[in-house]
Amino acid sequence: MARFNFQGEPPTEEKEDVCSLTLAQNVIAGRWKIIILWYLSRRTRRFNELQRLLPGISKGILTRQLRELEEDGMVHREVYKQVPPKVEYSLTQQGKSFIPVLNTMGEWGKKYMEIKQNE
Amino acid sequence: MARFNFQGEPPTEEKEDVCSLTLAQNVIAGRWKIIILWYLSRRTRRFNELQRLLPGISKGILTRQLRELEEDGMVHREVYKQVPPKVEYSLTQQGKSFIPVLNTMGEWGKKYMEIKQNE
DNA sequence: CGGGATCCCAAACGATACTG
DNA sequence: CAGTATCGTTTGGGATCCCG
Repeated sequence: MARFNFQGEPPTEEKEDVCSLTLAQNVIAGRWKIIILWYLSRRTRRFNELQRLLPGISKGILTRQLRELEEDGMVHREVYKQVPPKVEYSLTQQGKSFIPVLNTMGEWGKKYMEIKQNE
Repeated sequence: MARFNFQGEPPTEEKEDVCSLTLAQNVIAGRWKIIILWYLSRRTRRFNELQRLLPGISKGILTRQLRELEEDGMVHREVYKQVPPKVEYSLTQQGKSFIPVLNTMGEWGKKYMEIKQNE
């Protein structure tokens, strides 16, 4: 059954899509977040490990991106009370549910790279 | 056959993933780009139409985001030489190949929204 | 109608020094 | 080791005005 929209008013379904995409956009906004999520999708990582994996990132900004991902419920932070300190970062259930997005995005990126190289 | 990596050196495969994800990150970086791509995925849109769909965006910034998407080969800009001017934006083939990412991201966002509401 | 040009501001990023 | 605190810089977004 066709759906009519007077004056091009957007249907509710579209609004929902826009809303959820905006939400996703907010969560992954940040220069390093997608890559951080991807590294954590492979295994748990320590702070220093992440810093080594992310070339050129400073401790301050890495801390902030991780804190924001934590606030958004994507990342779990496990502190081991010992000296020297040890902190491990991993994906929460919600963070893990984001992995399909990373995969789709990665596949797209690969094709995109090939095309760019053949230009 | 197992793969050995001395001192945790990342395998080539991982580097490729990181590289392609970084590429994707660069393309979608920008507050409105994901939403713009999504609106264009549904149909061709005129400039003013996009501005109405994106609440609060100014002409200047909308122009810039569209130009960047154009430079990245995601969006096609069709100018009709007439008065008053008419410009239509649509997805290129490469832009269309990004739709699966938008879909996956949208699905994730919907689940994420439900969870947040039940908290 | 679809911009371009300019200015301004806030946020994001980054470098450095210090700390338990 | 894993931060915090501070500061400086850069980038991006937004507002405004002008134009063909």
